[in-house]
Amino acid sequence: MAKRKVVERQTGVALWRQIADRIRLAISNGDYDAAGMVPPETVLAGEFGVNRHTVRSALAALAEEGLVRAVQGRGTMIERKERVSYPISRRTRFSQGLGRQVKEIGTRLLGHAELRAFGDIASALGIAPGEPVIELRTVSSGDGRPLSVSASYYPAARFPRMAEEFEELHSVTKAFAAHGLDDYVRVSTEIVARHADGDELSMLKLSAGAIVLEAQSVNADLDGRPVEYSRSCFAADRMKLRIET
Amino acid sequence: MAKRKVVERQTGVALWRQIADRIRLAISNGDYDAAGMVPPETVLAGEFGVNRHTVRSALAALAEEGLVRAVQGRGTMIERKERVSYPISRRTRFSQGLGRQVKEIGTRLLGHAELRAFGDIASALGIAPGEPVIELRTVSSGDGRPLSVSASYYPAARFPRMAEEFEELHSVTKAFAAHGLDDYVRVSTEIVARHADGDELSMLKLSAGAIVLEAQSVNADLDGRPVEYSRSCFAADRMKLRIET
DNA sequence: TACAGTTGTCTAGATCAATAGACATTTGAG
DNA sequence: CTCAAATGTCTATTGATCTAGACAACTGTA
Repeated sequence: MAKRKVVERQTGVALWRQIADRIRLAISNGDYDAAGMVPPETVLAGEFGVNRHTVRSALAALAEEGLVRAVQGRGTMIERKERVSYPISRRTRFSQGLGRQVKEIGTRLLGHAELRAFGDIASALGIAPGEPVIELRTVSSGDGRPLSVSASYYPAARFPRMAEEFEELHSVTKAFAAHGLDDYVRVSTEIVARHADGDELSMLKLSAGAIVLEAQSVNADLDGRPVEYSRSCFAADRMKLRIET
Repeated sequence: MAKRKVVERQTGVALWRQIADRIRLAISNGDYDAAGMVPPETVLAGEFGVNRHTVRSALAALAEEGLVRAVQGRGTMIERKERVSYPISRRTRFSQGLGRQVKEIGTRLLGHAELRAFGDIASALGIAPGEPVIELRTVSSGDGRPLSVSASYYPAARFPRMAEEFEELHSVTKAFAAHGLDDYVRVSTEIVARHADGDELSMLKLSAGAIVLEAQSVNADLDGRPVEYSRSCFAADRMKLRIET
């Protein structure tokens, strides 16, 4: 393993943060599974070509995230390594897909509003600009860790009670059913990756420089009429997306 | 627009880099389309609550990327804003999908090797650990800008001349055809986002702290036997992935 | 031409990030 | 118990980042 791992200087990203990101990745790749612990600080410092204190800053950040735990005299143990896999298919349903990967799933409604659709929202839902839509803002978590924040939009003409039904039923699928829509399918998904903004950092409990996977998706009824447009931001270091075709 | 935009201090990511990322995102969202230019430095400094010099560092980084160009006396103009959209469907073919979005597509073979499959590679291809596979390493670019780097694996027993055929034909689809395989479909794709490592930074010509979208995919013949396993890393600030179901 | 608005440059000081070295403390193995 | 190996803590120094202020240079408009 004596291979020299590259970190770059004077790029606006502190060395300790670059190293923390690399170690986090190595953990989730299973590179350290044999021992169940991270290599000693002096070894890591040698591999990355930095001072031991710099490695310590990186490990302190990972300990803060709850990913590792350092024990004096023994070493730094890995506490948690998995990424939750989120499936995307024609029949994507949030809670079903996570299934056995997390014991307890929570979706919390942050707020809702009725507003007029323009731009992206109107064109994705196939309605005229200015038509009313219902907006739901939610945050979802698995076993207590926040996984995603979403903003979803529904044509108000067809689903007038979306916010109230969701608040009561805690499920988009059931809220649709309450409006007489029994089935729907996903017609498109666009995925980008970017740095999290301030709101996302705090809602997903991320540290600055963290990455989100943003999925913009459209669901439609079986006649092809769009019923939902949503933008979901997943904490990239906790999730992967699985495309099923 | 007087809204205060949050940047966080003491997180290991320099303020100028956080601000550069936010401005890049705003440009690609079209927030500044009306004027075709970025707001004045003093305005940005006010919005982000930092010194004007800090904003200047951010703009200098974006100018380095070729995204903006500052003109003394006038302002800072936007030079480029689009993200290339890469479609993922059952029939994903690299060059077809990019189609009209880029004028000129180049795929360059970085190298090839024959090695024994273990772990991910063996299980994805459904072959016994230790069986030989052909590895192709490629970098693809659109209109001169690198878009992705890939490592692809093919069972050597079935596709022994993969490297040579690809080198000659410059196309995976044609190289398959040369082995008697006329059609194949994508059976699964997994997507993660993470910070680029040193090799990716240099091959994709990114600046440190940049993000890659990594797609791990399996293609199979029409009988369902896997024929290709590949890991592609896309420069996240130049690409989005479009899932078609 | 005059002027407001913008980017470019310079200096100085404060704070953060990284290096270097020394030594303490804890753990597990022999 | 003894020792090697690991993490924890402290001090000091250097370079990068950020702030602050002042002023120069350029552009488009009145």
